[in-house]
Amino acid sequence: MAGPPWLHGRLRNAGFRLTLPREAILNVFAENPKHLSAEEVFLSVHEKYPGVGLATVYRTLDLLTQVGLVFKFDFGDGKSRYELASEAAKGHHHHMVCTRCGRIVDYSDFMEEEVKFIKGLEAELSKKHNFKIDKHQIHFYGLCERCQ
Amino acid sequence: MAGPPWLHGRLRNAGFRLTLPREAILNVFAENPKHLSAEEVFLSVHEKYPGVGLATVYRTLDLLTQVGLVFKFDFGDGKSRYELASEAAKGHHHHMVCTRCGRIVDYSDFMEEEVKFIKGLEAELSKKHNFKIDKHQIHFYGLCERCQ
DNA sequence: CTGCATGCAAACCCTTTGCATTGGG
DNA sequence: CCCAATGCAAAGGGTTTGCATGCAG
Repeated sequence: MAGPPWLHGRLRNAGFRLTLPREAILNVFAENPKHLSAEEVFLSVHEKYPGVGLATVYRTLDLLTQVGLVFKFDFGDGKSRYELASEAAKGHHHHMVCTRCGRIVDYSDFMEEEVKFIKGLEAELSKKHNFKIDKHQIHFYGLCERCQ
Repeated sequence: MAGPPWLHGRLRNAGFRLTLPREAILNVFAENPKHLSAEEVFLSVHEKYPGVGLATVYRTLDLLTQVGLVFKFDFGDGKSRYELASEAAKGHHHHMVCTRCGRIVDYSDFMEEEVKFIKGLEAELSKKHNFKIDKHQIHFYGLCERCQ
């Protein structure tokens, strides 16, 4: 496996080893960069590397989240979702969750105004409540086109 | 138990029975109207009514959520939180979650601008993506005053 | 070589469900 | 009276952990 150099550096710098499961998991995100559940990642990795266990997937997802390579989301359906941080940063977007079928629709419209607004809010809240904010999540819930 | 009349009507109208566990659970929220976990509700109810089981608490919380008497939140720590809808409506607020100690800080500052902004965003997103939005959640994550 | 990382399975935690019993309307 | 609602315990689903083994550095 080639292994993207940015990953190489990022992990090494943080004092972690570059292993096959870790590369495999990152590659899954690179191929399908959208809010994946741990099980989806596991199944995907499993196709090429049946030897990789589910526990390792969880441990790696946690590691990658801590290192900042992926973001972790919780849409309230009982399972966590993960997404490449670089992807999220490149095409910054938020999510709308269908409360009937569970489909997650991304949107990136109005992000400029939204980010501007949220940043301002963050600054004011941080100051007023002495709370060091480092991330936010905005989710909309409702019915998607198909379920209405 | 007295039992608030508004609850009485609300449940009856929806075709549900007014039972002791249901009143007891609503009373817990009335006394402590802040994002409670199912277990916290259970323990609270248990003090006065040891006969009420955890399963009933879950079933009731689900019922109350469906009827619209309480809101359900998920802050990503693995357990759902519930809050009186009337309370939330009266003193509309959002939450900041401490990623170290799990403390949840409410804020109600800037709500007017925030709600206005979000409503506008909802309207545009609904139209553009044909997604019928009926609720949103905005959470900020970071370090609370004590944990910094 | 050294010890971090892994695989496997068991443990965990929160939540849901099956079923006999209770009690509200 | 009848059926919704309950209590209890067992099952379920996602995630974490203990421990012996394996492999990156």
